[in-house]
Amino acid sequence: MKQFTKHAIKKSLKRIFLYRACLVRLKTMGVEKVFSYTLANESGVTSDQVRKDFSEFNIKGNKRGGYDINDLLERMEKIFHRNKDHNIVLIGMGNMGMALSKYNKFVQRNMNIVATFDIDPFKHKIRSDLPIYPMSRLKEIIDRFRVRVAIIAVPEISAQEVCDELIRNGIKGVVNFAPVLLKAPPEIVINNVNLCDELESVIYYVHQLMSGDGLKNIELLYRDMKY
Amino acid sequence: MKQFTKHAIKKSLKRIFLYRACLVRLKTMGVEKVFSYTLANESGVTSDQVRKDFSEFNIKGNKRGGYDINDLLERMEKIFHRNKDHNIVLIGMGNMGMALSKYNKFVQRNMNIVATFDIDPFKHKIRSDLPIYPMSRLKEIIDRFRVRVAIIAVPEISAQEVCDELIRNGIKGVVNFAPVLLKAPPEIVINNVNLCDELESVIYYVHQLMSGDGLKNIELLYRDMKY
DNA sequence: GATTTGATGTGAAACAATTCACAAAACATG
DNA sequence: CATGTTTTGTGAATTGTTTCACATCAAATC
Repeated sequence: MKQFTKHAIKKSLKRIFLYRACLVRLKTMGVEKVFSYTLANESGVTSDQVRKDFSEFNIKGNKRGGYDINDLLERMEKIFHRNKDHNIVLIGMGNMGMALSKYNKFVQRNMNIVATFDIDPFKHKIRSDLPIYPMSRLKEIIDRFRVRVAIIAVPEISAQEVCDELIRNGIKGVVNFAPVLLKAPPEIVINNVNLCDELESVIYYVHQLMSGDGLKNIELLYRDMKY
Repeated sequence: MKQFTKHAIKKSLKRIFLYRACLVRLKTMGVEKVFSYTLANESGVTSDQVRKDFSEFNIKGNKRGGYDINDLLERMEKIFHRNKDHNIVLIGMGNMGMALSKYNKFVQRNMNIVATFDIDPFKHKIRSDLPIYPMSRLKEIIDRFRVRVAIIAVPEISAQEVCDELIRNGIKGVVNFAPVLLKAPPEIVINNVNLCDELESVIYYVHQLMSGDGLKNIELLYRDMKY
């Protein structure tokens, strides 16, 4: 059987996120330039890898002089389209939705949750700083704020239904915190974040390491098992 | 420079999570057996891939008969050590920590948050169903409940410090929700979940798809960009 | 300004993951 | 019970990713 899709998220792109996180930290520490091996050390990859990744995204440094952190960050802003503001809607104001609506790092990175939605918009109104709308006003808000990306934090039973509704109203990308795999047309970007799986995979590797018999599979782990 | 580590989380293992999610759903729909291509269709990979993955984990089916869903799920339980109970501690009872402490899916998968910790254990006591302890009682609780895995949901400024403290007290695996890359010895399993990155990567791909110029990199996306 | 040094950038080589292709097994059918 | 059909399981081929190795350049030093 022929696979429907090509190319999931590229590993090199995931590492660009990693590099940026390190660069931001180095910058706050007053560092102004890095060498490929500095960044490599910080992020737990090889210096070759850093240079290859940069080369893929056409990021150039100075021979012998390394890379200027401000240049790098600016370049990465462009890669991630962070020069613009991004309006986001959040569906589901249960425990997780409420926590996400108060997560101030989104704003710091130009991602603004402009509105939240819930089937029962009055339930938590007091505890929320953001407006909570009923689902019936979805289209209106999405159009007004030109929203293209949504966060789903509803119970698993209604996640697919909500997702379909979002797509009908023009949403192109979804981060889904409900523990179900969403189905959507291929032109829609879906990122399922499954908290149980994240925890379970840690338990899996801890067992492997402690029992020792699985070492053929892992040998050594870095500070983030995803890289 | 030689890289410090070999082998991050295996892609095949990540797909096993995916298969299980699909199998659970199929089971609730009354399905009892699957063929490699059934499961492939459900999970958006190829049937070859499914069989290769099963082969890697020594999962056998019946020639012509496909796979029995109950068998498969049982086999996967063993892979993930889900036959046993796992005691977890949660550090940080801010918005995110509070939401995680109320997330009932963990319990359904035999992962029990036995205690939570906060520098200010009285702050939210009323709203929490779980005991909130001061950090000074970390060792006592970890030892009593034989905890090996922790969830970090503290502000980024204290995340590394908390992580070090956890490792000193016997924790072997960490899921970290603070937006920093944690450093830890190689024998410790760390899974950094960065909410901003999850959202940003969706924005990135939505832009790629809409502008069309990046299609050389992605072509088509499935329902989850991670696979 | 010639020479040494230390870094980048990138083809080539090695390694890993995926897809292909088909033998082997199990069931159905006549 | 022989034959045809369907599906698994897995080596072989292909494709993708990482590592190696070194030419190239820019600065530092003599």
